[in-house]
Amino acid sequence: MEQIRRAYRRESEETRREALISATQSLVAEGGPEAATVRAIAARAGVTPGLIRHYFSSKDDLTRAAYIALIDGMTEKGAEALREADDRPEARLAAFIVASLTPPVVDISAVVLWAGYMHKIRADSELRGVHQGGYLRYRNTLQSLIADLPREVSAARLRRDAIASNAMIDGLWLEGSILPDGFADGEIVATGLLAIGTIVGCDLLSHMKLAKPESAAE
Amino acid sequence: MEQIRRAYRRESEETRREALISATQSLVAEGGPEAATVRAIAARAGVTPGLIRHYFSSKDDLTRAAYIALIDGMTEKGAEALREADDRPEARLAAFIVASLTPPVVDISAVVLWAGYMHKIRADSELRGVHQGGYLRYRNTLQSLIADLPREVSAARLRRDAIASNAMIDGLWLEGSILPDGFADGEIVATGLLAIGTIVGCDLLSHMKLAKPESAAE
DNA sequence: TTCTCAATTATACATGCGTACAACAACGAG
DNA sequence: CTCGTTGTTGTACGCATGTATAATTGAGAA
Repeated sequence: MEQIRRAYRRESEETRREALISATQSLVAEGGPEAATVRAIAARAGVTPGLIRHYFSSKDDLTRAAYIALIDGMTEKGAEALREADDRPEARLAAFIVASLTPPVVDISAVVLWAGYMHKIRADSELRGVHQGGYLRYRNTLQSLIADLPREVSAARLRRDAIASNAMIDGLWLEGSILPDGFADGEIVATGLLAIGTIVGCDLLSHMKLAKPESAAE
Repeated sequence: MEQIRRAYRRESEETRREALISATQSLVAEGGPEAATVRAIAARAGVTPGLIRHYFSSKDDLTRAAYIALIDGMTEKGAEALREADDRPEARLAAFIVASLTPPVVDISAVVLWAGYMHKIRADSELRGVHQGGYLRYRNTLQSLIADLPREVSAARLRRDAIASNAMIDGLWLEGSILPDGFADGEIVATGLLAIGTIVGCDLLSHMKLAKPESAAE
């Protein structure tokens, strides 16, 4: 009997690493950390299990890369929204909040993926650093957006407002993702804009632009 | 060679179930879901692995029981604080918030434990029901506390304030637990009281009582 | 075309997992 | 004191996991 080997193509290191990281993330998002086995990851990435160890020194190494990619992606989402926003301070803050409180950020898979790495943040000091860096970067962006608002406040008040606004976004992100049926359309976004607006003393709701222009085409 | 069996004591069903659930929770809290194997759980509970299947039909059954116990415990913490609080509305709301934003609720192990069950909430409809029930119970408590405040607002505003306050507590719970070194002592609690106070239009900070009377003895 | 090298596959291995079940012994009933 | 119930132990089984490594083969270099 003939031993036939499966055909394959050689790909660049970048392509393969991205495919493996993406496969890991989607598996964790769908079935939790235990679903992301080397065999399942390889199958989803379209390669055989052995290849993982050619690009990552261990499964743990791949896991770490996948977490770093997740944090980078989440950070990027808000920055993207800011680039497209106009230059009125209220509108910029509102756009940032809207981007953080609508899909694909608000999504049960995103929360499951994020939660799946939770215990590794505690055990692995490098991942803890990545988490902390991502959190502080996000909060600092938020703080500078708040600082640009037309009002005069102390540094302590500014810090407090940024922490509170960040917490409000995180909490609404969780609840809106995990319990999507519990809220009316747009209720999460509206609640976030209203609450953060109250905290920082500005009307953000009227500065809200529709997040997805293409949704008007329905 | 003699085959010696390890000595043991017979215990009540309740004792054993509680021990196994508690062992499961602490293992998940420390090392994530993958650390909670039947062998590890049995060892921590002081029994042999076989006994698990005598009290739970499967490991999944035990996992489910552990999650339900977690949700019940978290719900209970706030109710306990309310029983000890005095009867001024602002003080009651403040006490509830303080209890939710101080240890042992704010704790990295609690977050890791909670996050460890995240993906099961999605896959298991019974657990989803438990989660939803726990969340709504908590938010309704919060809403009735807010409703008792000396102010007149619409039902829609009341609901919105409750959702926002809940999100604020959740977000601060996460951040204070995961990044304890990032905040000064009491900063999380003070931020929560101040922000929720602003949202509902009351001064909660001045109604705050020290959470732990025994901490004054240091 | 032929050669060369490393990207990729395929196979094997030790370990740990959840489960099943028969044997044992603690302890209350009589 | 003896017996019977059943809580508890110990062992075994099949399977999946992460890892190691030899064998192949795609694709650019000469």
